[in-house]
Amino acid sequence: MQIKITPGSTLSIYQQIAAQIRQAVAAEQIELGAAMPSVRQLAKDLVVNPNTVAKAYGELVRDGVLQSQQGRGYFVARRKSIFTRRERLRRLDAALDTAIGEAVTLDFSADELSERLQYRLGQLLPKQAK
Amino acid sequence: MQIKITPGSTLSIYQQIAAQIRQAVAAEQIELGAAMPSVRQLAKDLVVNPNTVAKAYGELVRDGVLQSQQGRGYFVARRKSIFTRRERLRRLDAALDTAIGEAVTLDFSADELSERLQYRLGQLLPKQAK
Amino acid sequence: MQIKITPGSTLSIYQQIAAQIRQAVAAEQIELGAAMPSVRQLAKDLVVNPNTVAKAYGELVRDGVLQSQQGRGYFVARRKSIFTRRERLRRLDAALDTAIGEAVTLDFSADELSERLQYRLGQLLPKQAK
Amino acid sequence: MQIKITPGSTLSIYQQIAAQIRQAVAAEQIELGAAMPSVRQLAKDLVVNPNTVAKAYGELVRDGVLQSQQGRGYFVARRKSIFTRRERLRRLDAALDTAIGEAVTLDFSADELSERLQYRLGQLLPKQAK
DNA sequence: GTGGTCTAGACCACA
DNA sequence: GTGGTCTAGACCACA
Repeated sequence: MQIKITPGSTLSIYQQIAAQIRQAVAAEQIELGAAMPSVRQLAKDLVVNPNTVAKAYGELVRDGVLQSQQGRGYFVARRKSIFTRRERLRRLDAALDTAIGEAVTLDFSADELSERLQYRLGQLLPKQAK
Repeated sequence: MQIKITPGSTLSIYQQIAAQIRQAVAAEQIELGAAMPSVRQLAKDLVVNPNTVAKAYGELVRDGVLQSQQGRGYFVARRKSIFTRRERLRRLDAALDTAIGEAVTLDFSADELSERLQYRLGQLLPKQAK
Repeated sequence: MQIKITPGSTLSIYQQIAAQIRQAVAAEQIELGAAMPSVRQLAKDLVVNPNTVAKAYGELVRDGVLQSQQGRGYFVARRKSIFTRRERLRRLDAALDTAIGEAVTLDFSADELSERLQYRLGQLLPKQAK
Repeated sequence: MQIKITPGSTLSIYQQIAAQIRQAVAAEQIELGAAMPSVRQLAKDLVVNPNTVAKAYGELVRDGVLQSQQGRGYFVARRKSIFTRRERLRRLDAALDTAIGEAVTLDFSADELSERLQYRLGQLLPKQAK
C-alpha cells in the first residue's frame, strides 16, 4: 500500500493517512485481517511524527476499520457497520457535502460532478458490481 | 439574497456564507457588478462575528467571485477560472475519493452512493440553473 | 460539575475525565446543550496538559456525547444512539467485563457484585424509573 | 486446568490468564498448595510469550493467589485478603460507575444493564461455586 | 478568546 | 519489538 502526503491539501496529515487507508481497504488492496505497518515504521516512511500516524490509526479503530492488539500491532478489522443507518447517512452526507462544496468552488456543474463520481467509482472499485 | 446559518452544520460558518454567495452568483440571483452588503452590515444581519464575514468575503475575492474596491466595498466580479482543468479535476477527485472510501467503509453500495449524491444535490443546490 | 483525577487509578487520566463527564451527563448533572468548560480552562483546573483534556473531549465527541463548534467550544450533544444494537451491546459488555474482572480480583462473589450494582444505580440515577 | 486465550478480547492476554487461574482457584478446581505449571511450559502450551505468563503469575503473587518458591516454581497460596473492605468497595464502585455511565450513554435502561450483567456473569463465570 | 494539528520526546504496558 | 499516555510548546483556523 502506497500512502502519499500532499502538504497543501484541505485535509490535515492524519486525515489524509486515514482517508487513503480507508480507500485501500475499500478497494480491497489490503486484505481483511492483514497487519498494518507499525506506527513507528509508517511515521518513518512518511517523515511525520508517530503521534500523527497514531491519531490516524486511532480514528480508523473507532470507526471499526482497524483493530489494535496491545504489543502486537494494528490489523484490518473484519467487523463492519457499527453505526445505525441514520448515523451512516449523516457521515456519508458530510463527505458528499464536502465534495459538493469543492465542486461549487471549482465551478463544476451538478451534472459534471455526477459524471465524475461514476468515473472514479469505475477506477476505484472495478471489481464490484455497479 | 437570503443567507441562512446552520450552527451545527458540517461546514463552518464562513464556509456556509461563502457557499451561499457562490450559489447565488451562479444562479444569477445577484447581478454581475452589483454591490454586496458591507461586512459589518451582513455580520449584524446574521448575528456572527465580523471577522467571520470578512473571512468569507476574502475567500471569494481570492477565488475571483467578488472584487473589493478600497473604501467602497465588495462587488460581484466578472467570472474567471483560475485553475487549469487538470488541477480542478485533481482537487475534485480527492474529495470524491474520500467520499467513496467513506461510503465503502460505511457499507454503502456504489448505487446507494450515487443516489445519495443526487439527493444531497437536490437539497443543497435546489434553485441552481443548469 | 466536579472532576477528580486519581493518580493511581486503572484508568488513564483522559479516560477518567471522559468517564466522569459521561456519568455527569447520565445523572443529568449537566443539561443537554450546555457549554462545557474550555479545553484550556479544564486543563488548568485539573493541572494536566490541554492535549489530555482534548483527547477526552474528542472521545466523547466520537461517541456522540459532546459536540464541538470551531472557535466556540464544546457542548453537551442532544444526539444519542449512533451505534447499532450489536455495537451498543459490545461496548456495554466491555464495561461490564471490566467490572466483573475487578470483582473477581477483589474477591467479591457474583451476588455481591449484583447487589452493589443495584446500590450504585440507586445512588447515581435516583430520578429514573427502575 | 484448561486456559483458553481469546486474541481479540477486551482483556489483554496476561489478564485472561490471570483471571482464569483466579477463577479456577476460587472454584476449587486447583487445590490449595498445588504446583502450577512452569512459566515456560504454560507459555509453550498457550503459544504466548513467556513474559506474558510471567506477568500473569507476578500479578497473582502480588494479590496473594499464588506463591513463588525460588528454584521450585509457583504454588497455589492459602488465601488472604489484602485490602480493607472499604478500599475493595471503592475500587468496585469505580468500575461499576464507569459501566453505569457507559450504559446511559448507550441509551440502556437500569433494568437492561442489570439483566446484561447477569448474562455476562453466566458467560464468564459459568462453573463458579457460590 | 475558542478548538485543531503537529512535533519532539519521555515513559510505561504488553508480547 | 509493539502500542498507549502524557507533557511542553508551537502554530494555525475560526468566531
